[in-house]
Amino acid sequence: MADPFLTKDPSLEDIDDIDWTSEDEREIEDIPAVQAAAAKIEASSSSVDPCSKLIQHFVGMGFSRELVEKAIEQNGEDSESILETLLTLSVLETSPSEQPYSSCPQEEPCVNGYDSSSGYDENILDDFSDGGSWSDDDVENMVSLSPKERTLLSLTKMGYLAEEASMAMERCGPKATIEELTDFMCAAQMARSEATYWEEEDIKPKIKNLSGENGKQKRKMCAYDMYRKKKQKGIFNEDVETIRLPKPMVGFGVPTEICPEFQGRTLPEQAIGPPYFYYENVALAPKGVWDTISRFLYDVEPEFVDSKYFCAAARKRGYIHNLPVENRFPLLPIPPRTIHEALPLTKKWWPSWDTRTKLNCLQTAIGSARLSDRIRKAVEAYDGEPPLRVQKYVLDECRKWNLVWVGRNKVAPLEPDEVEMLLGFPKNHTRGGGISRTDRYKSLGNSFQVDTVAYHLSVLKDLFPNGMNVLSLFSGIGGAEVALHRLGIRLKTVVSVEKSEVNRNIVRSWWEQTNQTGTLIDFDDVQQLNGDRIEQLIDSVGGFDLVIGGSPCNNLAGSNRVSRDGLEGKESALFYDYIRILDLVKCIMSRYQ
DNA sequence: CCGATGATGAATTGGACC
DNA sequence: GGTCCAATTCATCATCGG
Repeated sequence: MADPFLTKDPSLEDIDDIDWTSEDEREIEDIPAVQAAAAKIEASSSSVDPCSKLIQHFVGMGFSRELVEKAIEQNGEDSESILETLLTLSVLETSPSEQPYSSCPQEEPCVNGYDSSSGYDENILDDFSDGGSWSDDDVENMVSLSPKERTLLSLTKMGYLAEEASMAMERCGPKATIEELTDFMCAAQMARSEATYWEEEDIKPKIKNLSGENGKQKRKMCAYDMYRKKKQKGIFNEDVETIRLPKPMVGFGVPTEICPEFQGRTLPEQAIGPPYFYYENVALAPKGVWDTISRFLYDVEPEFVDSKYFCAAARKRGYIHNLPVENRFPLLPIPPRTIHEALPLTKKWWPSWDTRTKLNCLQTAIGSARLSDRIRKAVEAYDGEPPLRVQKYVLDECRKWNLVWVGRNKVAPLEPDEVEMLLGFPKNHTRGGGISRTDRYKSLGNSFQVDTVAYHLSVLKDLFPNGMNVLSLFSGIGGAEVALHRLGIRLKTVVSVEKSEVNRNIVRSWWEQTNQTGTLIDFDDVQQLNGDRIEQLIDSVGGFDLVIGGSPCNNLAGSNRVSRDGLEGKESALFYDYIRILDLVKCIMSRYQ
């Protein structure tokens, strides 16, 4: 057990001590704080006029107040056209010495002249370390600000958006240096930049001087150009860009349904491996979330699949991956796909007026005993069929809580082992090892549906006949590992990151029970996977073949009444660690070619 | 402290209809 | 277009008993 990776790096101690909770609360207030600070510096005004909010909005994005006012004057209050004008004006007017980055729409600052093959963290920083990017006037004003505000202001002055800078500070912790913060945002930008070359000759001379002096021929298109191109093509006009869910939700095809008219897909050049990657999250996320996820994952189109085509329970999920999609095959045996087949004992008690054949999504909590009892009493009050009103009440509750009929007039929630079976895990996968029943439901509810994921991963079997090295992020109870194992793919090395100790124990004991010939290395925290650590891992195992994971959906899921905050939510923001790590792996792997 | 329990809606989408 | 209705949803939190 002398595994070098299990020893804790002392330099990480500080990170563990951070109080994330209090930081999270503060973050919300920081954005207006920066906006106000920026406004204070750019000009003094009485913020009473109706445009002030609009002005602050754009000032917060890094545009000067003068420019914003000019743009509003020209366009009225239509923020879309204001933005366009601002982008045009800022490109035309910005002098390179003052603002090396130009501000871009949405949260996309541009990095010109950045080449992903030229290493990860050296070249950007040099442009700023001299501190000469802003005037003395501003520095004077900054004295009155808190250290955090000062950092944020510095970053926005560099051309980063307040939102992005704030997120970086959240992710990197309050002790992070400017260098670390720009590093983090650099990773994000790499994910977003596209491998498109200059095509529009007319812009070229105007933006050329923004690109720095290291004269790369191949140059990433900055977001401004993407914006212009899309606008020209007319794709960008409305919110046409928002991703829609397919109907039926079968992605690029499922084994059980006839899925006509699919002619393969072409991946964006940036997305092509190595490594292969596979990302998962809930399909029904708040508006715009999947657009953002897709944009960060090289603009790969999500594959939305409902697991009701694989098992007896629905599970609507989006998957973004760069795997081949031809010649997939399902796990055998094909699992039962109706409630009666999956839970034969319920058939005897199932009333004819309950027309369900599939269960709804298996979640993290189950229905209460009191509810089951209320339903029993409601149904018991009648001989034969209850009136329609009662039927509707009972059915609504049964659907909401996934209750099944287990006796005369008796409904009950699913047992943990039934959930395991429905999700494609071996029976008792989550049982024992000190985990409570409640936590079993929770861990299972947060997991993959194994058959669905395995179907997508099945193409790897022929590609890696000798086995694979897998980096599994947010592993949970090991859905990815179980899927690969059941496909008969040898797991050479699995590096697994999972915060929950009981989950890690579940995967560990599954690993030991399934006669694995490879090595399982697990980590507690994604923060431990920094560039050095990943490089070290890649060195020792010989590179990762697959980076797989589904980041937390807490703040995206519809069941969350309390904190459905979107991708920037406390847990769901860990998505940015997924892309950070994927980018690092991609970067390091490209050097090994 | 741990584990179980029950109360707590909104966001989003799609379809029917006007 | 708009408006209503129906269906669905990898959850969080305070509380209580052991």
